[in-house]
Amino acid sequence: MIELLIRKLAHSAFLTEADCTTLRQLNLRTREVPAQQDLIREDDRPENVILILSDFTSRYKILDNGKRQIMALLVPGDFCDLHVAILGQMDHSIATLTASHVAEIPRGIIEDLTNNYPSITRALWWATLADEGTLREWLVNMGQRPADQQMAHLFCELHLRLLIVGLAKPSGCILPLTQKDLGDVLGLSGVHVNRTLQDLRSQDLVDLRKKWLQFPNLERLRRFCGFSPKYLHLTPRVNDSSSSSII
Amino acid sequence: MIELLIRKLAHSAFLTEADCTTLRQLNLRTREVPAQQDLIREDDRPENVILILSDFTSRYKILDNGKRQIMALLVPGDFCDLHVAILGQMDHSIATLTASHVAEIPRGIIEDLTNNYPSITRALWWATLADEGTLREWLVNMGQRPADQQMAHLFCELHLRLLIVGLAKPSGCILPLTQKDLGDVLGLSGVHVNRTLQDLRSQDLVDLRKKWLQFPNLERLRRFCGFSPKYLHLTPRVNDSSSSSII
DNA sequence: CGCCTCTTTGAACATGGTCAAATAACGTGG
DNA sequence: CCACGTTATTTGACCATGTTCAAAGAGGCG
Repeated sequence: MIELLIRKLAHSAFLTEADCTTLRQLNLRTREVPAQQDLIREDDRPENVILILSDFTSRYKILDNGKRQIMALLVPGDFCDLHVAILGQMDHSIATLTASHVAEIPRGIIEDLTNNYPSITRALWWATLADEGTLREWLVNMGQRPADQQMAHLFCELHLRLLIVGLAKPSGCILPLTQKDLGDVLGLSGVHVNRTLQDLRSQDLVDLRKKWLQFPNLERLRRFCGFSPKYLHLTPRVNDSSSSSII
Repeated sequence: MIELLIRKLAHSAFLTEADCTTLRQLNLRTREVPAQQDLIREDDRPENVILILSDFTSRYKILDNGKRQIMALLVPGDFCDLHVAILGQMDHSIATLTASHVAEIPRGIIEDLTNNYPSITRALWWATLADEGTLREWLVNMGQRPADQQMAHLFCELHLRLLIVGLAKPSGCILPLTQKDLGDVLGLSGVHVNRTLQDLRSQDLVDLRKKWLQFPNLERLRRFCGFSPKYLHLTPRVNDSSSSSII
């Protein structure tokens, strides 16, 4: 299942064929984690690097007043904590939203990669810098877009990120979040998420049912929310008919 | 004025005495930039790395609807675009808010540093990862805190960041932003910023006048907004009586 | 002084939040 | 397959926070 990671890093424009082979030779210990379980807690100094293999995981913080803000959604192919070693300790927690499969990569392996494979190293840094770009876009989203566009924008982003790793169809993708979770992503109440979803459906922009997001007209949806994927810094791959055209 | 940068990187816990000497030997070309001027534009592929030496600079995006979101405030000692080389091109713009002094560091010098000075390299990566932590905290701030606490939290952060580089007093700091700018940082309208400031003043928490932020009672302000500086990842320096105690 | 920008104020409005209850969907054990 | 408890979704009514628009006042700077 390292293929997920390879598919993602392929979009960094740094990965060579040899790198792919190197990565395929890693043998990963996979484990399944139940829903709502912390993978990493604030103040931890994680020994291993965690790679998400299935389902969705969230970076979050909980405030004194009990409110939770989700600061990132991690999808398959994403790392939890690639570079915490430099920072020392986590300033937030990471938890599964649904039951998930993850791989634990000993930090030594990452260090070996970064010591001996410069292009893999650059690809890994690309991944964290692209995460930072995503974070900035989320801030724009929360600060300046009304709830319906904000939500549509999030959907467009997730759809594309899943498409990259081969986990979405052009017409839709999975979305295994409750409406409350979505609210904590968007900074909206659960109730308002519900109403906004109905609103989007009535405009025939998205249809979310049974954890499946369906886009009747992706182009219209993207125009509606002003989605432009530049901030994800994806380099279209050659030989990839499925996703390159849609970026 | 490289001292600013050194003071900041000293908090990364990576910088050695020798590193400081190395950095002091760089000779920087300084230039003054007028207010409201773009230093870097979206889609640029900057040749030089820009280091802020005075005043405040902003990362921002402007949406189709004309709204501007400021995604980061850069204070003296901060870099604009340290690692864009990996991403290829900018996904946002950077502009001065007031007239500022900046240094342009040729990318070659940075590459030389990262090739030959591992601890400086780690310190530079620490700086970008800490920026990412700040961005996450801003998201929490916008998503979950009411306007007054949100604004107070921003002030606490700026105060501490300026303290680190020796540009703030324990009781206050400069804040060279208009209320409209502040609104674009916080995702609030200029009018509401005005009212929130009055509210904070009436609670004797902060007093902003003539671009100077005064904190009658810093401890109370921090409690009010739940400020905890962990996300800035500052390692208290030894021999630094001015700021270490206040972190 | 005069111009320009920034701040301040008021009033009407819009968006989204809260609370509470009803309904629907889901998962488990029998 | 059904019955049950649990969790998630949906609805309504009311409330709070923040926005918009317009205009007046203050401050800065030539």
